Amino acid sequence: MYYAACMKTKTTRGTAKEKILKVATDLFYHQGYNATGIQQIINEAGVSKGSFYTHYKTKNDLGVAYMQKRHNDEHTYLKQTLSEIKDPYKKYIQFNQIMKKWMKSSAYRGCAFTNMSAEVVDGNSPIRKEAKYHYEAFRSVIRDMIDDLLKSDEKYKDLDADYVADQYMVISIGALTNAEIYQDTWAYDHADKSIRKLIGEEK
Amino acid sequence: MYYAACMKTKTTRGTAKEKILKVATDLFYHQGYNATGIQQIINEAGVSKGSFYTHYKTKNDLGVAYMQKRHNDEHTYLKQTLSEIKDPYKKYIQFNQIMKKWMKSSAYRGCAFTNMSAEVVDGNSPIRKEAKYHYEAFRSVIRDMIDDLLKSDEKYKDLDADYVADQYMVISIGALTNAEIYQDTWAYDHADKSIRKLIGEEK
DNA sequence: GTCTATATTTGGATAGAC
DNA sequence: GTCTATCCAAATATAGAC
Repeated sequence: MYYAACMKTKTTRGTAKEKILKVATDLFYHQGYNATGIQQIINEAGVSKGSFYTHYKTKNDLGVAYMQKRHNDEHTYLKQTLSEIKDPYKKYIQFNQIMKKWMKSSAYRGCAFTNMSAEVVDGNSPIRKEAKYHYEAFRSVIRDMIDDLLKSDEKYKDLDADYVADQYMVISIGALTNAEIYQDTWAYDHADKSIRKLIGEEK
Repeated sequence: MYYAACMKTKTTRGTAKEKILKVATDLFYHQGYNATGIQQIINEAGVSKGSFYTHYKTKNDLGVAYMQKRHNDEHTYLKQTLSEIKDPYKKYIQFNQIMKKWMKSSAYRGCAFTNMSAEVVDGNSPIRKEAKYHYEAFRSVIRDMIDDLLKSDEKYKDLDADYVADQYMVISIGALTNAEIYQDTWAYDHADKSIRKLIGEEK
């Protein structure tokens, strides 16, 4: 059993289906998908095996639901947090710091969708399609943020929003992956310098 | 069974231990660590279970050996390929293209060490330590390459080799991770622009 | 919908003959 | 060192009572 620290509290509120998904989301992320069995999920959710299979036809179905829940939770959190920063330039710089904080608070377990993709090799499977969908949404959040920045000042007129956005995304994912490997945030601090270079600063 | 396409040829040469490691290296990478059982490994290697456990005390030991073999193979390939490019600037630009080609030829399965880290959550485990070791070696290859570049021309005199190297690494890992998710190389093409910005080009 | 009990396969690992 | 046979726990999933 890998995941001792978070086993203390069994979920008690919500319907059986909700409890299962909540527990599974936690376990799949922190312990891995293949390393987490149905037995452990129902134990911690406090439901029976029969009840589990009433709500989820297969473990794979639960895996898809997990991806969707992670996407909704992360996307909502990110949009909400960003919306609190009004100044486009501040937002551009702060985005990387938000990701850094979030990674730290997630115990450096990295990206749920990348981790899942490492375990589910079929790129056309429903799970992998959810992962791609999440990445597209993430990309879109960055793109919107950069659109606002480039419109905010004449000095950015020669920059291409699509290019800058995709480069920002590559850097952000790179920092995230490095953080998971090193269990450290140094990559985010280097990313700070890189994203400034993207818009012509720190030559 | 996820991995039908590569099951055609059973390994026949080498000692039992070598055959096991060769097959396992292939399966762990393309199919995943937890998704690959001992049974499949010994079937494809053409050895018995008893023989397997003579050479590897546990599956985890084989996982560590897998990490070490992947590291040696990748490191050797990268050093060799880079050594064929004499001009420091060409090398700096080509490095990213080498990674792109390699990722394409690996069917976009991404980084063996990141994938493994997604499955083995204990950051202090022997497997994770091998992953970190590999990343440090990769970082060092990039650092050497950039050292040569910065020494090659006066115009780079204001750049800090460590900073540029780490930023290059973040971008390279980011492109790799994106390639795995998207099963596509677009991120490498955007990385090309970013790494030029790191050394003051493409302002 | 939820439960207990069970089916079935596969997992990693060992014992002992040759 | 290599093999066959076996052990035991855990995996996913189902049947049927309440």
